[in-house]
Amino acid sequence: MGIQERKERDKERRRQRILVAANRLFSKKGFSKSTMEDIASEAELSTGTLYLYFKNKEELHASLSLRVLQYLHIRVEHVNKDSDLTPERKVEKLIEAMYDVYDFDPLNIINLFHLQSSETLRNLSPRLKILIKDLSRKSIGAISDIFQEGIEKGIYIENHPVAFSDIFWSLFSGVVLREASKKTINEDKDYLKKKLALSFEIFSRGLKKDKPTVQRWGS
Amino acid sequence: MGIQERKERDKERRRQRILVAANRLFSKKGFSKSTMEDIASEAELSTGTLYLYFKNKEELHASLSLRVLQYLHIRVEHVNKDSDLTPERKVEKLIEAMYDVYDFDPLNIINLFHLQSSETLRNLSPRLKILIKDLSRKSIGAISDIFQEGIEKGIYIENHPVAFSDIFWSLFSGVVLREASKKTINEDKDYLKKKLALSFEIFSRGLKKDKPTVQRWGS
Amino acid sequence: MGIQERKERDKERRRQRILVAANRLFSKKGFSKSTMEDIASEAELSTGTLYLYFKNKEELHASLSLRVLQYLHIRVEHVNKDSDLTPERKVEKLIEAMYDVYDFDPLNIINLFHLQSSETLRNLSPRLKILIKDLSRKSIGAISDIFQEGIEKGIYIENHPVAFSDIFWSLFSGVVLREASKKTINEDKDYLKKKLALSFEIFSRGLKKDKPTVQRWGS
Amino acid sequence: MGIQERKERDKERRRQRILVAANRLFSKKGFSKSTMEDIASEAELSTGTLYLYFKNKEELHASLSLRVLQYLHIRVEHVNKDSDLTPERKVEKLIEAMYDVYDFDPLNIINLFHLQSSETLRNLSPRLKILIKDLSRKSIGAISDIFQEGIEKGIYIENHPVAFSDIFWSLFSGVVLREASKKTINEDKDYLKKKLALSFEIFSRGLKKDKPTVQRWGS
DNA sequence: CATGAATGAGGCTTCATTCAT
DNA sequence: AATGAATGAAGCCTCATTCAT
Repeated sequence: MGIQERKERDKERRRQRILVAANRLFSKKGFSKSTMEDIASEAELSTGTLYLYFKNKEELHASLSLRVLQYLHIRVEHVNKDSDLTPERKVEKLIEAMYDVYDFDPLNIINLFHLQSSETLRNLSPRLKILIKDLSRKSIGAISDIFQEGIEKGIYIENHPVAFSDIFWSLFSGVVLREASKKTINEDKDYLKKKLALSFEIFSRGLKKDKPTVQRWGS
Repeated sequence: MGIQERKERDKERRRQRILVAANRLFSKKGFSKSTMEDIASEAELSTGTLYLYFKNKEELHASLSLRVLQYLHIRVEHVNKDSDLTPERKVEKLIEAMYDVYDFDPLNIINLFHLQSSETLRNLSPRLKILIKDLSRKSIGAISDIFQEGIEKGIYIENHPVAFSDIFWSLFSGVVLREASKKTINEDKDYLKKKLALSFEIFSRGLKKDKPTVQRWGS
Repeated sequence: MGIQERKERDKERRRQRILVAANRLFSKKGFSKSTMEDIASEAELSTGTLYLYFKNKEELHASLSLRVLQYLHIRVEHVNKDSDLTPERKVEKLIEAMYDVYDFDPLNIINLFHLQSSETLRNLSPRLKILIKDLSRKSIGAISDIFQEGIEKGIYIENHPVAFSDIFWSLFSGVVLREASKKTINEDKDYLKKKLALSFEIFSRGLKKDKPTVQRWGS
Repeated sequence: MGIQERKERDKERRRQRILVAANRLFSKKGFSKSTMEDIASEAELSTGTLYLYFKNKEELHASLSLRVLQYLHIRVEHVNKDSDLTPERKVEKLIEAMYDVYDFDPLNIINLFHLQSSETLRNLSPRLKILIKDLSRKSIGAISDIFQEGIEKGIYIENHPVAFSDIFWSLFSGVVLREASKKTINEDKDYLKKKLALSFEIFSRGLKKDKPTVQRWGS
């Protein structure tokens, strides 16, 4: 039993090593400036080996984002499925989940975006393409459900819940991207966390119906 | 006199033709998949000519964003300098300005991110680098001023105004990016506008203090 | 063991094939008119492969001269170290060495000039730069030693020995260059040899003191 | 009369300005690294103008050497034709002439060599090609005549006089090239002069029959 | 399975030359 | 005659991918 299993585990470990290496490089130098040789040497493997685990550079790239997406999906679904929570509590949990998503792979949020451009998706293998689209859709769906519930319960202003989840995600990624491009990420992780915290606070406040009721009249 | 002027104008027109062509291609195929030959042929010029107007591909790329930055700066300063307006009205104007920035060059907002990364700035000519850094700083500064005023007048929650402007910009670009990556850009321009409108509404609501009844009546 | 060694040998053989091809082309068409593709096809390799062995075209060029320099150095040191010989005999041996240097790589003596120009050295890798400077210095030093000895023993006219070695080398390369530029190289190798012989004879005679009768008897 | 003449003179002056500029650049950066634009700007003219005076870059290059060759030829013929002088005195005058040739265009001796390679000559206009070959042949012929006379009068060792003139020229150019590539030229002109002086002294001594008679026996 | 040398297509860039003004 | 912007051919070099060991 042991031998077979160990082989499997070794293989998976290698795959992970490649992903981690690629992640580090893509985030540091960008996708096109990172060469397969760079990645191989960062992973302490040979270039040829990379092709045993990933069809080509594009798929390696996509697989990276897939990892984050999978984690995101799990967390978001978990919050959504927890029927004991009030909508407001769920959003709080959702925000916590986003922090964790960021911590899970701080360097890779950027890549997630380039990927979603359909131009980049075109060349992926059908399997991967489907996986990615599916996960994206499901995650956004779960987030939407949460907001939907809040709207229905009269807590949140009335609007299309998918729009809320889109904006929620855009805000998250926008802030992460901006801080990343200011290169503050490595030096000052907490700075980003504070920015995220404030962003989410503003967003949550803005979403709620009760507080600035009067404003509606003026609009 | 006429001859000199016409030459100047022709030259500027060519420069613009190149920028437009590059913009179209970068937006369609991404920076690294657009070749200089592509761009030249899109602009109906020869490759060599591109290099008469731009030092290299990177600089052409950066110049594109510079255009947007310049427009952004002008608009934002204009709002900021208008001392007749209340802070809230200024934010409304600011939001209008953002719509116009988007309309000014819908395809190129994405590029603005890469610009601030020092990795990308490294290869630019000092002149361009300074221009970009300067405009970025000034624009963010002007937006911050607007929020600062609102904070001082007790309209907005208390926090660092630069953080507000950062988040404001992140939200804007995050939404634009997300919609762009959904490739809905060409077909559903208004869909993006609606998203932006909702985003800004949530942001504005979130920014306001819980019971700013008094101010509200005055607006 | 065998496998490792064979790989090493194969690699070295390839390196040599490239050097030989480059040498042939540089000599025939000159450095700038020989393209990397030319060289690759002459060596029956692909362009990319050239860059596995040499950093760039300049460095390939320099490596060629390095080969000659290394050979020159070995030969010259060997003569210099042979303490059994009289200075005059050493110069004779030195002259023989120069013939062999020429035979070792007849087409490439010209390149040796460009090498010493700091303009050419600038782009080389530090390693290569040091190697070249070192070998040049050592070789000229060894030749100078030989002349120095002759001066001290009163055989040669009194002057700075480094000047003698400079002139000796200049004469050698001047003659080789001139004959090369007359394109007689391929057809009349012996013509060049005769020219060299006469050159060295004149040089040797000119070096000797007017009435060195005594030493002469001893030789 | 004046107008026509002045135009002619202006034209010639411009030609010279181009030649001087090209000379400076070719010597500093080499032929292929000097661009026509470089040359034009050094001459304070436009690139287009260069082509009004020279068919192409190669011919501009050749014209440069032609200038030196013409000067060399004049000086050498002058010495040769002066029937009042003894052969030894003629050689002294010849050496003086070489100094002047060097002074006339110190930077351009190197170019003279590249030119003589028939590969480079091939692309020149027939007119220029003939001029160059003719001048070279005539100059070498004149120098040979001088040595011939010395041989006939029993002053110089017996050998083919053309060989002597070839070696004489090779020595001169070899020394100039070597010092040039050591980059000593600009900083220390006199250093080169001293080297040349010593070279010619050795050469002259080596050429003479009378002094080291004994040596012959030993050879 | 892993390796890493070899490949070769293709990109960026330069620059001699031309030509309309 | 002078200009200098435009051209476009061609060179150097990189790098994703393959394949023999």
